[in-house]
Amino acid sequence: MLDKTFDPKLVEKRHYPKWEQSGAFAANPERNTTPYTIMIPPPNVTGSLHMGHALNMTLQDVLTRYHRMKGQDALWMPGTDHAGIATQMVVERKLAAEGQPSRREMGRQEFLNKVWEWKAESGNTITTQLRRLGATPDWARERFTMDEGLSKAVRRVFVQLHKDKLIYRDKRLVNWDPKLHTAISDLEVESKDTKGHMWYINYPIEGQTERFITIATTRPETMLGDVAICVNPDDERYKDLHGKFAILPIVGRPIKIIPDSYVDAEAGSGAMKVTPAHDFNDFEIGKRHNLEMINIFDINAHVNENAPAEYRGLDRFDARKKILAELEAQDLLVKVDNISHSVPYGDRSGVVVEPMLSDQWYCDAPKLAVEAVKAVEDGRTEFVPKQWENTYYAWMRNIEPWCISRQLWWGHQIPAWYGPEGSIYVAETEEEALAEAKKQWGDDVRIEQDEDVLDTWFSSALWPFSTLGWPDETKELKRYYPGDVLVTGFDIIFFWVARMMMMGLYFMKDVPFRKVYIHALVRDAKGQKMSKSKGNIIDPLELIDQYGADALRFTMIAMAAQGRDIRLSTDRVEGYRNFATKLWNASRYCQMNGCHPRVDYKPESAKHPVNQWVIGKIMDAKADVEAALAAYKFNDAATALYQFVWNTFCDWYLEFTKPLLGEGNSDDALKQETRDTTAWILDQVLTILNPFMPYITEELHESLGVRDGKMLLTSEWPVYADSLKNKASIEEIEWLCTLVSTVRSLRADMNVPASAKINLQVKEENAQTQERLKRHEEVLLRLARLEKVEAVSGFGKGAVQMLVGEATYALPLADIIDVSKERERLQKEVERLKNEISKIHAKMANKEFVEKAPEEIIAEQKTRLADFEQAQQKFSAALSQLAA
RNA sequence: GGGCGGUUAGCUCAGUGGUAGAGCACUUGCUCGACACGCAAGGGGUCACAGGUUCGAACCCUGUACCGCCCA
Repeated sequence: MLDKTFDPKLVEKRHYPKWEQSGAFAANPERNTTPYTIMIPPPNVTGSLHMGHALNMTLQDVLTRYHRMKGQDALWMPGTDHAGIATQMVVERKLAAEGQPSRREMGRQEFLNKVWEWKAESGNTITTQLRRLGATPDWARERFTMDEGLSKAVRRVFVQLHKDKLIYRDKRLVNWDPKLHTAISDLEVESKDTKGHMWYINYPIEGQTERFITIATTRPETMLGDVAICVNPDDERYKDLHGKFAILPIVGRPIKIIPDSYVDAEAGSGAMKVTPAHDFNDFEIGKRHNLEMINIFDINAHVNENAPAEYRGLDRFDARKKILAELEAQDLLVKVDNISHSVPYGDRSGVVVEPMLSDQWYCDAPKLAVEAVKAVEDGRTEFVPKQWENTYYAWMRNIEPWCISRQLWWGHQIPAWYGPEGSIYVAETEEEALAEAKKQWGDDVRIEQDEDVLDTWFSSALWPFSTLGWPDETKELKRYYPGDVLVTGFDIIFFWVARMMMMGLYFMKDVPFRKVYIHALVRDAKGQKMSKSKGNIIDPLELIDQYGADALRFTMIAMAAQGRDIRLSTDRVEGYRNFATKLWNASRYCQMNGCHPRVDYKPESAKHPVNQWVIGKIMDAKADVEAALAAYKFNDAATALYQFVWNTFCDWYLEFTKPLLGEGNSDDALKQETRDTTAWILDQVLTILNPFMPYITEELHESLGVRDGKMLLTSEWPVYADSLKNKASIEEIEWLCTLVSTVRSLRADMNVPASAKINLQVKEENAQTQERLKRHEEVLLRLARLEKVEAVSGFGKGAVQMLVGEATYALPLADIIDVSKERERLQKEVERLKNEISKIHAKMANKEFVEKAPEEIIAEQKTRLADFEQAQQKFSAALSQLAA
C-alpha cells in the first residue's frame, strides 16, 4: 500500500541512479530511427544551479524525454563552459584567500595547473545539481570547452578563418578593463546612466593673446592625449580658426583646429577636443585626419610616461582632479554643468571601461553575419516566439568586428606565433608554425606563441559541432547536426546564438539548429531580477528539498510561456507539490480498489459510458499535450495535464467509479471493466505526465504493477485510434456532470445541509433522459447526495426548480424552503435570461449581421436563443407557481 | 533618441474576430472510506485610454498614457 503522501526525497534518490545506470540517456547513432538533438547551453564550470538553469534545463529535459518516448534517437548533449574571466577570477580569489602566491608570482603554467585542479574538484557541482532536477542528457558524451577535442576545433577554426582573412590582427581601440587587465568585447560592456559633469575648458589660441577656444568634455583627464580640436565646418564662430593651432593647457603641445562635419555645432561649445587613443569617436576622426594617437594610460588606467612628469602614475580619476585644480588655477575652467550621461562598465569587474589603443585579434563578424541573417530570413532557422528574430536582425545587421583576444591565461591560447621582424605564423601547432618560419628565415629562428587567449564565446560558438567531434568526420556529426532546437534565454541571443549561427554556417554549411526556442527570465515574485546583492535569490535546490523536483519542474513548465519575465513565488511551487500529492492519492485510491494495470486490457472493450467518456478525455488531453509541445507552448501542456488529472480524473471519474465498484453494484463484468479502465487511464496519465514529472510517475508506475517491467523512462508514448472516441458517451456524461453540479449548486443556494438526503423530481423528460437517469442513478444519488430520483407530472408547492437539457427538475423542499430567497433566485435567473435574449434579438434584427455573418454563427445564435427562451419560460412559470 | 514587449478578477497570468478563463487569495458549507497538500458551492472584470476597421473587437489598425527590457 502506498503511503499517505508522496515523499520526493527518497524517490528521487532511488530513481535517478537507476535511470542513469540503465543507459537510457544515451543516444545511439546506429539506431534506425530519426534523431532528435538538443545541445545544452553549457553552464559555466564555475557555476551552480540557479533558477534560470532550472527553467532552461527542465524544458530541454521535457523535450528530450518526450521525443525519446516517441521512439526517436534523442541526443541531449551536455557539457560545461570554461568561462575564462569568471573562472580565472574564482581561482585567483581562492589563492588569495589561502594565502598562496598570486597568479603572477607562480607563473602561467603553475596557475593553469591550479585552475585544472580546481576544475577537477568543483567543476561537477552543476552537473550533479542537474541530476537532482531529473535531467537526462547523454552524460557519457559530456564535453568541456577546454577538452582536447574542442580545443582542436578552436585551433582549426582560428587557422581557417585567418587563412580566409576573416580573422586578423589590428591595432584599434578596445574596451579595456583596467581591473582585469584584458580587452573585452562590446557585449561585455554595460552602459549605465551616471550623474557626471560637463566641463568647459579654454584652450589658448597660438599666437593670439587673450583668445581662447572653449571645448566641452566629460573626461578632462584625457586632454593629456589631445591631438586636435574639431569644429563643424559651417560653424561661423570658428571659421577663421580652421588650420590654426591651440595650445594644449598643462601639456603645452600645439594642436591643430580642424573642421569635421561630425561635430554638432549645437552640442556643448561646438568645439570638440580630439583624443584618438581614448575615445571611439575621436579614433574615427583621428583616422580621417591622420592624427597622431597618444596613449596616456597604462594597463591599470594610470597615467603613463607620455604625460607630463607630475601626472605620471596617477590613477585616471586622481589625474582628473589634479587637472581640474590646475585648470582652475590657470583660470581656464570656464564652467561646469551637472549632466547625466552613460558610462561604460565592465560587466564582470564593475569598473569603468577605458577605451584603449592596443593590438588585438578580430573576427570579421560583419562578413560572417551576412549568411547568418539570410538563414533566418529564409527560415532555415526559426525563432520561437517569432518576434525575437527582430532582435537578432537588429544586432546582426549592425554588427561590429568582434574582438576575440583576451589578456587572460585561462582559455584557448591563440594559435599564432611571432617570429623575427614582426612576422606572424598562424597554425594549429607550434611545429607547423615553426616549419613555416624556417621556410622564411632559415634554420635558427625563434618563435613565440601569442600569450593571449580567446574569448570564451569563441569556443561556445563552435559548440553545436565541436561537441560532435568536428573537425573529424564522425558519424555523430553527420547524424546530429544540425540540432532540432536550441532552448535558451533572450539574454544570450547576441553572445551565443548569433555566433553559433555564424560559425555553424561557415564551417558546416548549414545552420546549427532548426529552431531557437527563447524562454523568459526568472525573476522574483515582485519582478526583480534575482541577485546575490539584493538577497532575493530563490535557490532551486532548496525548492527541490522543500517541494520535490517534480513540483519545481512543473512550476517551470506551467510558467514557461509568460512574456519576458517569470515571476516565481513559492506559492506556485507549493501548488504543484499539491498536484503531485493529488496524483499520488488518486493512485492510492486505484490501488485500494484493486485497479491493477492489465497487459491484455483493450480500451475498445469498455462498454459503459462513464468508461468510454474518460477514455475520450484522456485522448483529448494527450492530443493537447502533443500539440502544445509541437508549438513549444509548454504551459498549455501543463494546463492540459493538470486539468485532466485533477478535474476530470479525480473530481469526476474516480467519483463515478465509487458506486460502480461498491457493494451496491452486482454487475461483476461492469466492475471488472471499470477497474481495468481506471488502471489503464492511470497508466496513461503516468506515461504522458512522465516527461514533466518524471519522479513521481516513475515511482507510481513501479509500485502499481507494471505492464512489462519496463521503466517509464523507456516506455513508449501512447498512440490511440480515433475510433476509440465515443461521442455519444462523452455527451451523456457531460450531461450527467451538469446535472450533478446543478443539483449541488441549488442545494448550496438553498442552504440544504450537506448531510441531508433529499429527493430529486423530474418532469418533461424525454426517453433518452429517462434511460440516462436510470443508468446513472447510483452515481447521481451519491454525488448529489440524494435519497431517490422520481419522475413526476407536476411539482408541488415549495419545489425548487432547475433545468438541465430538455427536462425540468425540482428539489421538493417544502419545509426548508425560504420562499423569498427562492423568489429572488428565480427573478435573478429570469432577468439574466431576458438580458441574453434581448441581446440576441438585437443581433438577429440587424440585417447586416444576418447577411454577412457566417451561417454557423447564425445557427449558433438561434440555438442559444431557443434555449434561453425555453429556460426563461420555465423559470417564469416556476416563479408564478411560487407566488400562487 | 531608436527598437521591442506589456497594461485582462485582489495577486500572478492564459486567451488571434462571435457566450471573458486558470491558479492562488477570498467567502460559505463539509471528519462523503484516495487526498485538509482535501471536497463542494460561491463572490469578484468599462479586458489602460481615445479614435478607426468590421455585421460583430480583449483580439486587427492608428494614436495617447504608464510600466519594463534592449540598443545608442
